[in-house]
Amino acid sequence: MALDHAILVSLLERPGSGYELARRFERSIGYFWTATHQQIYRVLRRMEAEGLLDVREVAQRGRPDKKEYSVAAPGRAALSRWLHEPIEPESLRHELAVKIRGAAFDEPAALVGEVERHRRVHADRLAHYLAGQERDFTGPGAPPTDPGRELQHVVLRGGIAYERMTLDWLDDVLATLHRLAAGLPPA
Amino acid sequence: MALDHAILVSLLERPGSGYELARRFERSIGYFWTATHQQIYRVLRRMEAEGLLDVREVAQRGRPDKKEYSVAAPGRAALSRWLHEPIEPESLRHELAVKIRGAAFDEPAALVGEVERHRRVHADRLAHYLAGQERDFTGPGAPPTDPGRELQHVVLRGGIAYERMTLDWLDDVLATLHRLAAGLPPA
DNA sequence: CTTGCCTATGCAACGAGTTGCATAGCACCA
DNA sequence: TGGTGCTATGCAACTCGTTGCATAGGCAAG
Repeated sequence: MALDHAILVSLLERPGSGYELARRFERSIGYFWTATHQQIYRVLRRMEAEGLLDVREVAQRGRPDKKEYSVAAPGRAALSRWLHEPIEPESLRHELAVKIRGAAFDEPAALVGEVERHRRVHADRLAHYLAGQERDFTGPGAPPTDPGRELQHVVLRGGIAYERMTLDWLDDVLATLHRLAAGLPPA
Repeated sequence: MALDHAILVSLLERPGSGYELARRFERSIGYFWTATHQQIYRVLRRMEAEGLLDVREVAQRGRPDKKEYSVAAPGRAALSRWLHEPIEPESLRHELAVKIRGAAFDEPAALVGEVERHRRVHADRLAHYLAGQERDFTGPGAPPTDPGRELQHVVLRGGIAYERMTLDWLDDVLATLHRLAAGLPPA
């Protein structure tokens, strides 16, 4: 049910439509929680039926009308309750790691291109996060801090640390693959 | 379908029963891919029906019989095919990060205990990984390396790097929460 | 002027993953 | 001898998440 709570947090930070939420899940929130628009629309309707959200039809010029959702009092209470419950420490789902172990039963060198591709994606994400940090937190035009923004920033710092760690690890993986291809002993 | 491939890799590394696989998914393989015994049994039956796996009934003394699965030729071919296909770079599902951003709408200090609990879990995982590394790879009793073990080791190094990064980040989170509780300005 | 893209929402079907429960023999401890 | 726990497998029901498709108006480029 964590999608419910991610939506509550996002709507508390700023009310919006399903479509807008879907785009947020491709950026900021999506850095640590993903969802497709299908899931979002379905959950929004359910949460509205449960009284956790309010809806407001908003007519727009030049584009289709939208339904703007915001958090109702029971939704805020539900979030608060969840914040006081313990959650399971996350477990990874790292498909590339499965591939790397699987490469032992195939040609390890064939993975080099794939690992390099992943490395580029992570380098892009890191650049994107760093730009966001500069824009929203550390740059000259950034607004003054408040508790909410402090917490957003520490989460972003986590994303940055994750991407840096991943880049270092992928370099380690590439070095290992090249060593194996050359038939050399471990470093 | 990544569970299929994780199972193929694990069974190639060593044949075993559903029960044994379930325990591996609580340790080594489970460091980067999780699965419950339910899922494993179901997938094993399906893969056997598809001809990807062979089964052998093994009678045991003092314990129930088991079905030992091993990878059949078509299974190996399927793994090889998958290794040559690109996969999506992973996206995170980090519930704790949702909580941290949500704390802005509640009492941030109330999260301290939860974050400390997660920190302990990650410290335990790191100690566990380091012990495994010492036992299987870097210690005096470790067997000589071969390509398969080299690849297992680089994946384990990734797990170690992940846990270290996470510990550092959780320290950052705790410092941030304490700063907010004290009403102090950002560092 | 038409092809393609963006905003905006939704249905239907499927596949992946979780939770609760059930069974059953053996071992170990009090 | 009775409770607890481990090995070993499985069913049923459910929720979560993905994929493919559909609609519909407006906008911009060619």
